[in-house]
Amino acid sequence: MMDSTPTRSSPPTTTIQFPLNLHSSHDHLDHDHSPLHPLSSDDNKRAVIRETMDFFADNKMHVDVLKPSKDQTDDLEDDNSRGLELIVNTGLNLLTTNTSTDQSVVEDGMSSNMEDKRAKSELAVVRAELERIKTENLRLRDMANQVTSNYNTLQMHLVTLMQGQKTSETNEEHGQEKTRSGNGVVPRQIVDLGLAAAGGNADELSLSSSVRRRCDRSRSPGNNAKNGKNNKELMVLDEDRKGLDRGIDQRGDSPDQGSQSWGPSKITRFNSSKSIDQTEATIRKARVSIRARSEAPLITDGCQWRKYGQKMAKGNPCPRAYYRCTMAAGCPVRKQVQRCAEDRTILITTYEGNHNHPLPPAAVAMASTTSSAARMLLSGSVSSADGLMNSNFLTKTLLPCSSSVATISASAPFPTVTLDLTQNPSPLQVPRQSTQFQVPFPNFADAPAAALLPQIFEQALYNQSKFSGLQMSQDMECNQLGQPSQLAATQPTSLADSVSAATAAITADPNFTAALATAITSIIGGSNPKNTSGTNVTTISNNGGKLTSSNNNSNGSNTIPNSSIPGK
DNA sequence: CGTTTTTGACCAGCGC
DNA sequence: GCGCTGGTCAAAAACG
Repeated sequence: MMDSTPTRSSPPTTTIQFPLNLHSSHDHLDHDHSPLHPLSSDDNKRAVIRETMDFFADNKMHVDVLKPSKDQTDDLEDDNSRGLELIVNTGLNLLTTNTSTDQSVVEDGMSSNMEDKRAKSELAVVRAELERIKTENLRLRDMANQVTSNYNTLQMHLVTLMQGQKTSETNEEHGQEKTRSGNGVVPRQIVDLGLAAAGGNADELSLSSSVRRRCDRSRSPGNNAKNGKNNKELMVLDEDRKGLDRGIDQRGDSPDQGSQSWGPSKITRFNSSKSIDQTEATIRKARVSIRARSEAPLITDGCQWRKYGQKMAKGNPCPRAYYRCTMAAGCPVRKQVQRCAEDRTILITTYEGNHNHPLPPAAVAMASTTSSAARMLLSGSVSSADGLMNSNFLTKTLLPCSSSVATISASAPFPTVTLDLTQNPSPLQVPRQSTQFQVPFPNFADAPAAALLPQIFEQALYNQSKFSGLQMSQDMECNQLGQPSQLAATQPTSLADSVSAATAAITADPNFTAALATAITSIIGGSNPKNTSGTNVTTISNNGGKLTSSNNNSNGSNTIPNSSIPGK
């Protein structure tokens, strides 16, 4: 637990990239006294307090040092800044004053009393003023937060737009999931936009989940016969969702494909608008699994989560906890948290769905990561027969430089990207993969996940673009953006820069998704005849990486009492 | 007192 | 059809 405290050797990039969202990124920790945590809840609390204290310290630095210099236009503020100095030195000054006057007390107690009272009242005034400044500072911070959030959202939208556009074009080329911008057929990027962050379908999702659940339950069982599970997912309009999930099956080129992975294969009767939701549902169903070495009960992703269930999963003595996002009513995002059976210091967090509400920067980062990962994964699966994705190829394409890190599973029931962040890159790894990036993965507990993942994944995205043959020479690019471990180790801002550069590269290169999709399609079309079995987790580790399937558990399904949860 | 967590029960999908 | 499993619900308990 101590690992999660920022006081330890957290990567400098954390602070640099997300300087404003630290509060929000830790808010939820207060609720995270999960039994999954290998340590006691007391330990959790202690650590939480420690983190908070650190942030307060940070705040103080801003308030006491920065603020006065910012508000020099106001005379009052100037007084305040002096007052701040007074505050800082108050103890000493008063002591000094008192000490000096203490000598006079002997001579005249009354006058020193008056002086003391005057000083105290002055102090009170200064303190009040300081409070006011702090409040104002907080307000300004919130504003800055908001601006940053909006910026990130827009950036995401831009990237998403580029990807979605090109993916749509590619899909048209291959005659699959044709989308037209006219005719009421909305291009996929629009769907993606809605998914990305800003709540494009927020109105649909504004229903509280409980209300929706009641609706689901009140529906006749017959209607739910094949879709009950999907109805439970509380995504969008339930009727559309039924179509979605069935429609997904239609897209498969071969009828037998996906019948197990995605549910029963039936003839679709859905119009084009439903095919939009279909894509949306596919993206929502896609999962991004993150393996992180952390003793914290949850990785810090900037969102607030509410635990709604816990179960024992087969093959793992550690329980699996189910969380849903509580930052907005009806937010469909869920996550599962489970410790690795083999190594209980490894926390496996699986995200599913996209937020339907604005997010704080840290959460935007995570959401961006997961949704990008999901979209990337699905850009392959959607444009191909379901479950027919050549995982190995895609993985190498997607994350060529993090071969010990990434796993892509097109397995049933949900396609899953697994990012393995548990293996610290040893310096030896870099030369061994001279033409690849080695994404730096410091101990995950050392930094908020939200600060790391976007870097990881965006870098992976950049790799993808690079390896799609759409960028410059690999080696040249690697030299430009690569050496991340070095960057992370020695240059706090360089990694952030590289991330920005990666983002810029993606943004600037609208062709990479198309090329990727084309490549995937060609690969898929040419080989890999069957891949519909339950699990198809492709491990591409070249250093004995341990990789996971998102659905590898089957054990007693009973929930277990808190006390029986094995610790670390 | 409102919110969150716990936990037994329930449901659906799937394999046999 | 039955049992297993994953996922979710919701009442009760715990928490702040």
